[in-house]
Formats: sequence, C-alpha cells, structure tokens
Amino acid sequence: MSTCSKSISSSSEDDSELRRGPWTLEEDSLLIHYIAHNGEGRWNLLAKRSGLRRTGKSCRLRWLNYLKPDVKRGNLSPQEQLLILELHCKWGNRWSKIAQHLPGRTDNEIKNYWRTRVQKQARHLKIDTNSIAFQDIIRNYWMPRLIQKIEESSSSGVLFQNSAIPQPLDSAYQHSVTTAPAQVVMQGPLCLSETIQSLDHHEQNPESESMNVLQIPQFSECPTSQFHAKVNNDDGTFVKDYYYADNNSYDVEAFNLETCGTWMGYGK
DNA sequence: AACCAATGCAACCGCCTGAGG
DNA sequence: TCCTCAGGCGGTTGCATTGGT
Repeated sequence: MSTCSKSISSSSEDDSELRRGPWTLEEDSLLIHYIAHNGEGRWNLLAKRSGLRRTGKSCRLRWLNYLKPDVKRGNLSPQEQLLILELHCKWGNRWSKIAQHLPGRTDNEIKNYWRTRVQKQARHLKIDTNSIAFQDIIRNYWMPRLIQKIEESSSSGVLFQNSAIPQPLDSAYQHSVTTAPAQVVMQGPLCLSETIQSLDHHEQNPESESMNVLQIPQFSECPTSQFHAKVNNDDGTFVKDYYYADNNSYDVEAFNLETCGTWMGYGK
C-alpha cells in the first residue's frame, strides 16, 4: 500500500512542507470550515485543497477525535466505564467496535482509558490484562463497584434512562429505543453480560422486541460493603460473598487493590 | 521553589482491507 | 487477476500537566 507517510518520506521537499504535532487554532478553523462546506471524506484531497499542510490521515484523525461536533468531552461516566469493561471482555481490543456502542466517544479515547486506567491496575497487581485472572477481577470486583455507584447516583432507582442506554449506531436499534421506552428489569446480583447479550441478540435479530428490556444487575439486596461475586468456575456456580472497603469512588484508581488482590489471590 | 517521576491524552505510525480501474 | 489508493484500525510515542519530594 502507499501510505501518506511513505509518499511523504519519498520527498524531502514534501517533508519540509508538511506540518506535524499539535494542531493550532488556525488549522482547526480551516478544517472545520472546509468540512462545513465540502463534507467529510476524501481526506487527502481535503488536505490539499483546504490549504492545510497536513496529511489526509492527520486531518481525518483530528476531525474524528476532536473537532467533530458530536464528540463528547470529559470524564467517562460509570455507565460508560462499565460498558467498556464488559465489551472489552467480549471483543478484546476492538476499540472502534466498542466505540460504536458509546455515542460521542472515540476509539482513541476508549483505548487511552483502557491503557491508562485499566492496564495500570494490571501492572500494580502484576498480572496480564489478557489473563483470566485479571478478567475475574474486572468482572467480580470492578464491575460490581461501578454498578453500585450507578445505583447510588440514581435517585429514582431506575438505571439507564433512554439517553444513557448504550446505543449501537444501526438505525434499527435506534428505532427500537426511540419508539418504545426502555423498560428496566431489576434483578438480583448478576453480571452485566446479560445486557451485552441483549446487544448481541439484537445484532443478530434486529427486529427483536427484546431490546427494549434491559437486564440491569441490581445490588440493593446486598449490604453496601458486600457483593456477591460469581467466581469463574467452569460450571458458573456461585461460590461466596466478597467484601470490600466502602468508599464512594468507582473509578479504578480508587480501588483498594490490596483487598482486591488478596481476595483474588494475586498481587501479594 | 525547584526538580523529578508519573500520568493522561493527542497525534503519529505502520499494517490491513476493500473499492475501483 | 493484479495493482493502486484511500480509509480504517490498533499500537506506540511524545509532550504537557500534575503530584510528590
């Protein structure tokens, strides 16, 4: 293939003309105005015609990750974090696929979140993020924490209003959630996998009505400082209750890693 | 106040894929 | 069928910021 970088490197003259590094306000403005008048796509052509001394790839990245109007800025909500964790369990490093289920969030942002927050914890625990052990920690420790936080912040006790429902971009799903209000089925302790399974089911059966019923795990039956975790026995049996120190944080940095590592049997 | 290390994130790089000639 | 190219993706890097000493 002939990448932009290759064509650039073929000419030292071009090298001196092309800009790299952080974008300036003027460049942003040029790009926004060009796209406003000519639309997205044809990035190499855009790069040439807009007067930007950037590669087409650079323009595309800047637009998609930063300038596009629907790009959401700021911290990820607990719901979004939870969804990322679950979808990553399912799909691995398919960042763009994961991003499709988080409206306004870019693959780059999700990837950065994973690397800076999630992988950091794996390093502290001295385990591989791809290991079953770490996935156990995510499922049995981190996710319940997020769920608890979500629940605590929900004054009505109803989670995932329509605006917060992870929405795949396909129009059939959009239709299903906009034409009928989402029902929330509170259940006992379980993994959010069921929510994701609903997404899966919908991907395979876009006409299904079941997408309007979200299976939300609910921990109100548990004492605040306790959660029931299903250890990954092959038979999926429920093994024991776990306890964690109660602080109000839900982000991974605030996790009591020692506790987590201890009950999982790692890191100490 | 100054220095240093850690962190977060924007941007880049290289590879892959699919469309079109 | 092969070749070229644009666009997309995941991995990596570089730098500004933050926090600790």
